Amino acid sequence: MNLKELSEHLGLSQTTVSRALNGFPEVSESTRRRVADAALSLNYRPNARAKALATGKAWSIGHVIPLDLKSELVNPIFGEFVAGASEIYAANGYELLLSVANDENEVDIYRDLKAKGSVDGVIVQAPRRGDTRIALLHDIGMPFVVHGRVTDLDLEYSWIDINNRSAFMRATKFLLDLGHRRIGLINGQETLDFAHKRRMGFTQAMNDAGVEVNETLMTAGDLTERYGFFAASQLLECDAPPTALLVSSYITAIGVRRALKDRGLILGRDVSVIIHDDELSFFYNSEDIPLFTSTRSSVRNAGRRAAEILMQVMDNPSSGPITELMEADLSVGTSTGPCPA
Amino acid sequence: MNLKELSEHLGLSQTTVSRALNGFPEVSESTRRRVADAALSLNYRPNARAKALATGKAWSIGHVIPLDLKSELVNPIFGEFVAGASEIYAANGYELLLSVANDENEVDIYRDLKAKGSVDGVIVQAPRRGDTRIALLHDIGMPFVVHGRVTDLDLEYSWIDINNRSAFMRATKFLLDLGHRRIGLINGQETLDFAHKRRMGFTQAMNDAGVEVNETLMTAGDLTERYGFFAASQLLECDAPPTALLVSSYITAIGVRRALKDRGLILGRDVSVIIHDDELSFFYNSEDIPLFTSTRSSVRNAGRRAAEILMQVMDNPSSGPITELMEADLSVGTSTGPCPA
DNA sequence: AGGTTAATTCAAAGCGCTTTGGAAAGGCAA
DNA sequence: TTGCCTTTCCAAAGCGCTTTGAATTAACCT
Repeated sequence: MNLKELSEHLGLSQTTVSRALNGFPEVSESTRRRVADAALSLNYRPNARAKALATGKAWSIGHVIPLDLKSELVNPIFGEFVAGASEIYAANGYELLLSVANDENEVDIYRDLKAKGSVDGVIVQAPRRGDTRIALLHDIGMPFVVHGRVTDLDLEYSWIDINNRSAFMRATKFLLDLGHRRIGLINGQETLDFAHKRRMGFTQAMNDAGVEVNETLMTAGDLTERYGFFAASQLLECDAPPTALLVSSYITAIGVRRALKDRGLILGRDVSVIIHDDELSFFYNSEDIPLFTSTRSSVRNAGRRAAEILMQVMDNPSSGPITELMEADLSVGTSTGPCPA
Repeated sequence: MNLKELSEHLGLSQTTVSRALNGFPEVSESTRRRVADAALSLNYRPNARAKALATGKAWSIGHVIPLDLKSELVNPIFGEFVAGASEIYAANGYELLLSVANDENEVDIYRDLKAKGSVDGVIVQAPRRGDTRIALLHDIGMPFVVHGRVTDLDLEYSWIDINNRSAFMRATKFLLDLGHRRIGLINGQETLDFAHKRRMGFTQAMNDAGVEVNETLMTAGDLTERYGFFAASQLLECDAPPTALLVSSYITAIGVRRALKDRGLILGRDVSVIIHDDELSFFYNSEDIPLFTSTRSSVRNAGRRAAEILMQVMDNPSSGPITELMEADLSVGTSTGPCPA
């Protein structure tokens, strides 16, 4: 069923039917209803490609998710983020186009999306320090919103981010207040901006408290269970092992917990752990007393907000960038306790 | 840059340029090269919407991922599956359209995709027992491949699946051979076909061995850490607690491990655990001696194969359904041991 | 009734591509 | 030279929609 057939069926012109369905004022209420009824009963929906061609809008949004070629890692938070964003897209009549990019073909993917007219805007995931994608998207004139930020970039752009710096500062302070002095950091890859900012927060809190930062206690790697295990094992084996750990994700923390258990160390007594909790739906950490003490912020909610911001940016390209910085709550669970004497 | 501009630039007709780029034989090799060079240097790529409209093909594939409204759960394996599938799509010039569906709007989403002409085919995720989607897609004439199967359906359709039944049979036998008799099952929701089949495999192995199956030792729930903890806790508290557990996913098993630790039970000594391992990239379980004994099968690879099959089905709609049953390997790790006396 | 305005409706062009049905040009045999 | 293939290229139609500009009808005043 296409527009032509529908209009013939109704004895109206394609123009009128199109206008009736798209809510234009110059069609009488009675015909509008007649058209709407017919469209519904005949299960008519305008062909998305034809509509896109005619309007010059693709009515879809691109998400480019980074795939680390070396570690073959797909960031698990991306599913949650997408779930949030797609809610908003669906409500606004947009579709979601997904591309998986690695470092090698990344630039091409954005260029392709633009040249092929596949999307009206994109979400930039996992920005790195000095990320070149922002400049690229600027150049090719593609509306975008960054999930995260890029430090030291003098371009203006729209983003949504959590305050990674203050979150980890606060978490570190919390540990310091509990008497911990040898605090380890198990971070994400510090080429990624969020990890960089968390490290800044960590060191700042340490400096503020006049506690020396031990470089060897700061580690960074993929957000995997395996890396958590590996990093924690290393840290716990050193001469003066940390009494507390700041861990960048729930998943990594699972590996940390395994490393503790292997050494017979008790979480929250022998070693305190604070994680950053993205509130992944399959890792519920919100019991009355949560398992992990955490800085928390729902990544699904971030997806929703990012999508909303992108809609605004596209509707109103001239109104300048929109930014949103969300503070992460500190939620106290059972994984932290006073520094053992 | 569009086709018209490019052809004017070259002093050729749009026809010739289009044919040159699409590899038609009736254009000389020299012009073809001239056209290709120009297209490359001018960064021309055909507008996807226009192409789709002209060819009647959307050049994109839909993935509809199920969102459980009650538990707000997005299955984490879906990211891995998508990563695999998108490799194949990219290689074949297809784009990937993602929709998130809940029980309420699921049917509409498939109908929409069809009526709007947004996709040429879809992947059906997480089939349930008696799933109505297969019949629906049949009716509306949408090519599809199911990731998993639907038992007791007399329609023919293309699918790719792992042999859940034999995998869990084998795992159960392995535990039986180790002397375990009270074996618990911590399964996924048994409305989902894969979980149903795993249960069948489990009970069959028990029956084959003449061991009575205790209904109270078979549990099912969401594939979350929390559920794993909850279910394992319950099982371990009962009068005759199981000495071994079959767990449907790595994530659930993390909760199980937590429940064991809370009771001071040692994994692989006091309680044996076999998991099904989807080889999620962030849960590496392939050390020399893996942590968990598991039935394993890469879900990313399943994504690749599903996409390949879909390509074939679309290229050759008349050639009947394509199916692929993959056996899961049993990989022995440290989480299993002989039944304690 | 005539004139003006507002409310409806429509025919046709155009979005950027593919593809059909020719046409022009080149090559070769008679 | 003529006639007949091949090879190489092209003009124009069409995919299903939106949108412009205009026509028709109805409604309302003098």
